Amino acid sequence: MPPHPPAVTDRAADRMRTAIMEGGLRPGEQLVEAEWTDRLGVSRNTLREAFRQLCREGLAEHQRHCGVTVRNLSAEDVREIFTIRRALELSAVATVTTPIAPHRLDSMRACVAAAADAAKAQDWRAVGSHSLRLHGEIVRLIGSPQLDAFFASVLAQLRLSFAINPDEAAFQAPWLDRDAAILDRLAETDPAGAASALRAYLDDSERGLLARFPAP
Amino acid sequence: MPPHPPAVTDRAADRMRTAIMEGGLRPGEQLVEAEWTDRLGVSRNTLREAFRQLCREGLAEHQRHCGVTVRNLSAEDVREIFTIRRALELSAVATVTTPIAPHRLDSMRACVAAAADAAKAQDWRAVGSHSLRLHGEIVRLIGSPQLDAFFASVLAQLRLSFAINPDEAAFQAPWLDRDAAILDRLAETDPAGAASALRAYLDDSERGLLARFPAP
DNA sequence: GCCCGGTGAATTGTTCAACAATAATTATTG
DNA sequence: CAATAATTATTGTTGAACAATTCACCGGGC
Repeated sequence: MPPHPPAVTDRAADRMRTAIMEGGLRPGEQLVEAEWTDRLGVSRNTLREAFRQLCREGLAEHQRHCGVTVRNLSAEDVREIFTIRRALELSAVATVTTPIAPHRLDSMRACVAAAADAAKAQDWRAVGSHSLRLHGEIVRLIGSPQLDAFFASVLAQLRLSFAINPDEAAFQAPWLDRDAAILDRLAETDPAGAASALRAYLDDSERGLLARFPAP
Repeated sequence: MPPHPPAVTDRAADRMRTAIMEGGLRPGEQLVEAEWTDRLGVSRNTLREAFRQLCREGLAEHQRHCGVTVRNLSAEDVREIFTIRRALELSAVATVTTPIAPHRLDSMRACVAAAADAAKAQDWRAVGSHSLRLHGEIVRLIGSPQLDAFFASVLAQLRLSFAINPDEAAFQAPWLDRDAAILDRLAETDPAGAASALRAYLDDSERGLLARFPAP
């Protein structure tokens, strides 16, 4: 039997999280307590705890007496996300001095394959998600669950910034091949090659995302 | 005027955090809600939120229907902490390609000086805290507040493991000089030298901490 | 017309009390 | 003594209440 039925507060947080990710909520939009207690059918205390979870994950922001709003990333925030990505993903790649465990490679290849399928189906949102999942797998090479959890929340924030722009198609397509290339280098136990490909990838990706913000 | 009086829940979390850190609570000890609502004079809801904060920081653990306990680190946990330290601190050191900003250097030197003072005063707990503060400053070189917050919680977990052993004197003393040496290399903008010194430092420190656990 | 302060509604912060669900403990039975 | 049933303690969740704060609205003075 399952260890425990999932907690009510977790289910509430899940539903709000997907609501944010699916784009039903705009960045900066306020999350009013009364509204969501009705919609989710949970008590205010439980809901507030769910809010706190979202804030902890960087998907929402809280200001005392002013409530919770969907996080609205600034250019500075995007830069920080990529600073973190560079630090962690490059660290991870550097640890690949011996061949990667087969099951790890399989997980990574599955991400790329899923992204390719989604691209064929023109589901660009899914493409982005699967690509980010691959990069989560890369960080897993470091071998720390705590780091994985932290990085997952960082990637979730990045996905949030995807939601801003409408033309995801043009944005997502070119990156697929580069993901695959990085993975190939990793499979060949070529950390230096993977690192340089990854660094270029991150630089370009950051540039592309920052271009959408009004010039400073 | 100050932006806001601090939230009740934060003050409660603070008091419990120091209680844990000062060693008043042993690892594995259970934190009963009723007991702490009395001691802190806050409501159960507020207290539960404070509990969750501690869990998020890795200072406590939560199991559904079984309450919250003070985190009890295993050898595996210590290994993970050092895995994270290696990834982040070495990443940080690698970013030092241009001279470090003077105020940053000042903060770091202040940590070493404070640790030295504490050593003179035989306050070994303080020595450990200041040394860890230095390593927190190192990670700040990366330039990400989110990463800083995450790393701070990792260091707090490590401090928790210090609380286990009684003879902190023998443990803390030798590391002071090595901290200073690493800082010198950083001040000279010598990332490679700092990296190798830091790597050796972390390896030795991890070994020393793991030695206290029963052999596998 | 526009700035200014005050009034009141709406929202959030915190507490309290109750009940349900689960785990731990004790009592009971064979 | 072992296994099981009943009891108790603790946590999970809810609902309502009240305080504190923000915000929008409104009227008066310049």
